[in-house]
Amino acid sequence: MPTPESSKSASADTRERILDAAELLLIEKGCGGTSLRAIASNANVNLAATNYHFGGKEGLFAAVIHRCARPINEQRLASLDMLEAQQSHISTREILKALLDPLASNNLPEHLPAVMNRVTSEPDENLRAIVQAEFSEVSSRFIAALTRAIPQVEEEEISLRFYFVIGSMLHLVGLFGPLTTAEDDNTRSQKIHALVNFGVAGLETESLTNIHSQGTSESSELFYP
Amino acid sequence: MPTPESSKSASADTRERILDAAELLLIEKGCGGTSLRAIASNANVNLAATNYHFGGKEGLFAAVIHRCARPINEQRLASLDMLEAQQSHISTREILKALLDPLASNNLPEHLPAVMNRVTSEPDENLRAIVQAEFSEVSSRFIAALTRAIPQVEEEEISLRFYFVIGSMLHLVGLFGPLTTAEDDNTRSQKIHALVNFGVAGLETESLTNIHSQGTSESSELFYP
DNA sequence: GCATAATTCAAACAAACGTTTGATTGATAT
DNA sequence: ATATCAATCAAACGTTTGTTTGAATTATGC
Repeated sequence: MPTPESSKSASADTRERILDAAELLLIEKGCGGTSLRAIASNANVNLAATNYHFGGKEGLFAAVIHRCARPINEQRLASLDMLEAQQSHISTREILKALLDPLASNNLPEHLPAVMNRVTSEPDENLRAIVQAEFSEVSSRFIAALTRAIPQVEEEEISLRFYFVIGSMLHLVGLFGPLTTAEDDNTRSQKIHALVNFGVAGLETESLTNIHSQGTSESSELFYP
Repeated sequence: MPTPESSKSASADTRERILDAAELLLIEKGCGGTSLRAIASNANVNLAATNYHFGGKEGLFAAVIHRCARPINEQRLASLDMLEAQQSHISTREILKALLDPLASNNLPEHLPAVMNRVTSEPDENLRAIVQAEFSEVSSRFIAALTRAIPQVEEEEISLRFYFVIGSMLHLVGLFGPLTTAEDDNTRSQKIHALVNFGVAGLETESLTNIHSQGTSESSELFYP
């Protein structure tokens, strides 16, 4: 019985070819609409290789999600770490830029926005859990930072508004194309900038009503992306 | 060859039973994850009835979308009509309430928010086209109204921000449960209210940069909620 | 160079899928 | 009552699905 999780050197790029093909097909066809046969065919790989290297369809898509989400979330957390280390008070705008600007960066996995958009709206329970785990640290860290930055709004309302920003972000990246030209890159940056402005205003507005959801803390399901 | 589109009286409820079952399964499992066999089984209907009444899987889901989206969109447009007939200037808040308050109403198709959330993120091209057609009038009418209400922001930026509001809305209704108790209904209303506040602030904030997307009007793909 | 493990391969598996068929039942109108 | 059309039914169609198998191939360690 081999240990498929550790690949040394030679044909470890089989794994990456599979991941690349699965990523593209996931974007176009969705999770349930993509067959292992189509993935293997596009990757010039035998069908059984997908099960050999990833244990099954679910493990394969989990690997795709992980490969896509980790670098951008590390960048987000690193930016937030730097802000919190350098200044005592951080503005809402600085926090949102740390959260959203990585989406406009071009040294990231290229299809990251599209993958996020697909995968955050998957009906499959297991995949949803994977996505939630991948983004939970970012959610809690940024909500905490926003709560400190906007003390006049109570934390539960901040959580909800953060959720609105995430929804806007996901809907925005849903229309990002394959990003071929540099002009596309400019357009992306402008739209991300517009989203930052929109989110700053929405987050900082005074709360007209208390949420005050009768003590039952259901905030645990507010997160993920 | 019969005319399945018009059902008289007796077993026309077969159509509705199929639609009800398809609606519930669409919410839980998604479009591709739901089989006609599961729908027919849950509806206590013969498998062939799904094809007989709706012509195929795609026609069935199109009917589900249509049945869900039409009443809420009619209510939205009626509210906007009333506002525009009664007052010369309409506030951003009034427009957003006309758009979002119907989501908290309880005399609507119960599973409408969940269906919208599922169906707006479907990979299938044909279904996306159906959704887009179902919501295009609402999008254009409300963007036009918002452009009049917020003259200090140019229309292209208003379109983008409207898109952000729609994204927040879809992400919010994604965590709406089956709505069993009246307390749930209160929570929904509060969250919709919070979204209105958030959206008003975001929409009315001054635009710090011009979008100015080099003349190529790609605003046609900005719509469909 | 040889043994050993890791990887690829063609082939097959049962299960589930959307759709179609042709007979059968139900209702309707003349 | 009888002819006609609408609706339901059981059964089967051919594909496609994810996964497994066992042999063949390649790389690795000594």
